[in-house]
Amino acid sequence: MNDRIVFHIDVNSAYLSWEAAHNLQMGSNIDLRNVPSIVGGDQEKRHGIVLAKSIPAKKYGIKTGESVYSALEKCPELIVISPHYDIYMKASKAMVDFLYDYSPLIQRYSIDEVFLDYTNGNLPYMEAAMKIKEGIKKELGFTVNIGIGPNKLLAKMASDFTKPDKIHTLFYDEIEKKMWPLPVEDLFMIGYRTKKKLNSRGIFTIGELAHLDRDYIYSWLKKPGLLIWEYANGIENSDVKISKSKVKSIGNSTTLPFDVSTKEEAMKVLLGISEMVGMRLRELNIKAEVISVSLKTSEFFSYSHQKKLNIPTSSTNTIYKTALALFEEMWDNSSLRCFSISLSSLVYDDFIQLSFFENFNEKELILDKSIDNIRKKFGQSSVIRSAFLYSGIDPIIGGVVAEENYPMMSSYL
DNA sequence: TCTGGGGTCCTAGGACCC
DNA sequence: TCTGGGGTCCTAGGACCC
Repeated sequence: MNDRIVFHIDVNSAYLSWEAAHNLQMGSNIDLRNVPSIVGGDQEKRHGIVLAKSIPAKKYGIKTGESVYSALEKCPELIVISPHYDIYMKASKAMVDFLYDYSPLIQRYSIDEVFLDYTNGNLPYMEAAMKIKEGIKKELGFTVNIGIGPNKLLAKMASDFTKPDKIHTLFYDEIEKKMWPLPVEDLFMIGYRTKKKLNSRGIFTIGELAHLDRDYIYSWLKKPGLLIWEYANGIENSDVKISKSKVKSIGNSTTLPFDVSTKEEAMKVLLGISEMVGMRLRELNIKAEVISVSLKTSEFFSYSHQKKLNIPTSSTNTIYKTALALFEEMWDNSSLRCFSISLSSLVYDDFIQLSFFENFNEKELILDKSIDNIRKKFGQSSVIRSAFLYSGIDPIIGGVVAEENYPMMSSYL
């Protein structure tokens, strides 16, 4: 394996930093980063979770993902800001543009994380990292952590060490000292469940995981076990992917402000989501073969059903009808807080087999596309189905903040 | 727990085939 | 039928990431 120099650039408290930088630019005289503050969803709409927190807020024990309610209990004077995704997209794009001055080999891993291959860079890597960090701070107004390592995994682990505004390295000869003493849940890909499993067998640090027998971990936790064992040993060799890979699934979901307990309401929600996923599919010239509906009850129990179609589709009507059938098949009359429709086994249009049904499908596609165009021109609410009037349910449901084709998130490197 | 939304990958079991 | 062993496809659910 030839060694590389990989940077992982991670925006510190991204949403919050970007709100802070934006507010300062707009003339505000307080910097949200210096006071207890969070970016969080609307509690009234039951979207109230913490999306990002300032360092002063962190000192109160506030964690990303917890409810805004409990965050306020920990710190009553907490400032709560609603998210503005358009600002985040712009900030993210500005950062990526800035980074291209340092290397063409850039992988946008999420809205606030970038991998950059600096193996063939002009400057010594430390100097380059310093220039990137200071340049982003000066030109864009927010801070980043940069992790440097011989592969993506180690770079990513390094960027997480101490924050904010720091550069860390994690090369192979530093693993023992810098990574092995950390609690096992700090390792990428070890979440709540796996931590519990490992702890139950006396494994508490990354080092302890690294020293397990390879066959033992494989027979116990199968493929995911092998993956974390390799990560614990610093083994990872995926490329910094410069071209975006084809999306594998498209889905939208919504948590409603109220519980849904009638079929009539459920039908509207499903239709609203079908409109959105269908539109996104057609926008990308994709069809889907598998349609999946999942429901979450007011007690937070989730279940799902899916169906493989005989013919791939991008028709809102077909998606809706299938989703409704799946819903009827599985709904046990429990009251529901969250609905989701996801489309997978995607077929890119050039590969679709011609069939007898082609013409039949084509008519619907033309109708759907013309509605899409009107909505694009005159706004999403320019064409809505009458069923939604006064229903309290949005005619088009889904939180995609398009503008540009958004980078896929993946739990894999 | 007053707990969002958008993704990827993996596993296990059943159906069906030879 | 008290019935073997593989392979593939489909479905439901679970784990993780940001």
